[in-house]
Amino acid sequence: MPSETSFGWQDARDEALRRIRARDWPPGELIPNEADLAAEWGCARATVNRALRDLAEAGLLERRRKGGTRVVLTPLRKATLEIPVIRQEVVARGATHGYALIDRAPGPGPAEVCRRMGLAAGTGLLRVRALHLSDGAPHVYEDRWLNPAAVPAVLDLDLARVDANSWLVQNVAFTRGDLALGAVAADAAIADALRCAPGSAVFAMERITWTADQAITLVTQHYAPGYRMKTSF
Amino acid sequence: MPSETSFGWQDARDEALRRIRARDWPPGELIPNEADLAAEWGCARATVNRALRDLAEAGLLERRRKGGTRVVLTPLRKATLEIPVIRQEVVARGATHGYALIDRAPGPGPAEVCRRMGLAAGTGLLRVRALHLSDGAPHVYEDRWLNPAAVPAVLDLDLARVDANSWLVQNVAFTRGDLALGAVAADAAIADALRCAPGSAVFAMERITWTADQAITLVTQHYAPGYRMKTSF
DNA sequence: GTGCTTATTATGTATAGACATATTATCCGA
DNA sequence: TCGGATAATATGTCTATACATAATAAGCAC
Repeated sequence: MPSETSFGWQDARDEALRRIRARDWPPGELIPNEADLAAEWGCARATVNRALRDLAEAGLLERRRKGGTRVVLTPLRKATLEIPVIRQEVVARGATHGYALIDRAPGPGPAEVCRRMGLAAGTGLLRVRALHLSDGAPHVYEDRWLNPAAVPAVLDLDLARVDANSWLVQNVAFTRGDLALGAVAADAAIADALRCAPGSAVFAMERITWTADQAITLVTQHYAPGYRMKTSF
Repeated sequence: MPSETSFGWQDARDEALRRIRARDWPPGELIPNEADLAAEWGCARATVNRALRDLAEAGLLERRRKGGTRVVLTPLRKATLEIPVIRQEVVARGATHGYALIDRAPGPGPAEVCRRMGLAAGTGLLRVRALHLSDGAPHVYEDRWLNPAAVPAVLDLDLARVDANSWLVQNVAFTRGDLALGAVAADAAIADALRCAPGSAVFAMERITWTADQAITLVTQHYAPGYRMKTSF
């Protein structure tokens, strides 16, 4: 990027950011339009556009055609958290990843599970419970429901050798997902798998992934007590 | 956007996405360069550039100057979660927000807290414990350390009337923050505030916010049992 | 071959100009 | 005054062109 030569879009973004922070452009107020800013900063309107678009994506500005651009009243910050593929996450930490299948059971899904997956009650699903280890210690216990109608191949998968998590990521293209985070008290199954006391506070991440309105899988991953998911914003 | 008339950047993105999903462009492989795609799709290179840049930001493509663009091996999905301002979050749900200050205590911060905030051990901080209510029921218990050196005004704030969360968002421009999510067992203070049994599994969000290398606040928010933080990706 | 310099190449960015589109403001008639 | 048509306007996007930059490949001296 021409840093010395010209006023680039990052310079424009930084300057706009500075004005927002300095209350030079107060919260809730309109800021000058792109053409004026471009003239003031000596750059093209497209440059200003990109800068302001970037700040709008970050949640600091609100832009409307004809309405102009205004500073958002209460900047709702957004953090992006990477949805971990357990194996990768463990290996990336320099630890060794272990995996053990606990249970694999085809059969009709419970009403609640089918409902959440947008399926008729009693649809045939594949339930898989498994444990991920990090350096030999229990790390994540996952309880998963797979939809064979969406991914027939899972029925032939050797889930004792490959974990569903890794396999799905590499073999199924999903379009979107819903995610819920929370804390649960470890029940017997969880406590047993993670080798912690029943009732322990466990961090849980539930996901449903979809490919064009068809649910692929619903999974709840329970992390060993003490785990913290970190990110920045 | 000219939807019928010309091939816009969203069209380009969708087509690229289709090819990725269809394994038309297999994982790990190079894709044609921007100029070729522009020629193929009958649009300008800038249009292709914006489309591919968008997919790269989404984590589906990897781009390098001269190296070209390749499909990422294991698409690490990213979810963006909005960092809630409790009051807003409650009100947005249509519930009434309540707030009660539990404790306000200036004094030297514990060594661990100071260390995490990048301050010398024993620095004077302001500790604030408070409870947020949703429709009268305990919702979030927050335990906060404020750095008066960064925000002197907090010492004169009437924290019995305004909650630090809302006040900070509207009055202090921070540049970045670190965030950690986890589950903890409710200790006496938490259980008492949230009116739940001691030892209950509680969802906890810890944040440190910074403004140019100076820590503003370190806060841990404990959500009432059963709370789930939701988002999509 | 090793290490250096020099091309080559794909992406990154800036620009002016043009048109599209959403929204607001204005005007006018009933 | 109300409602609807119309003008005005700020952002959204596309284009063609140009140059910058990073990273690789090629060439070359030793």
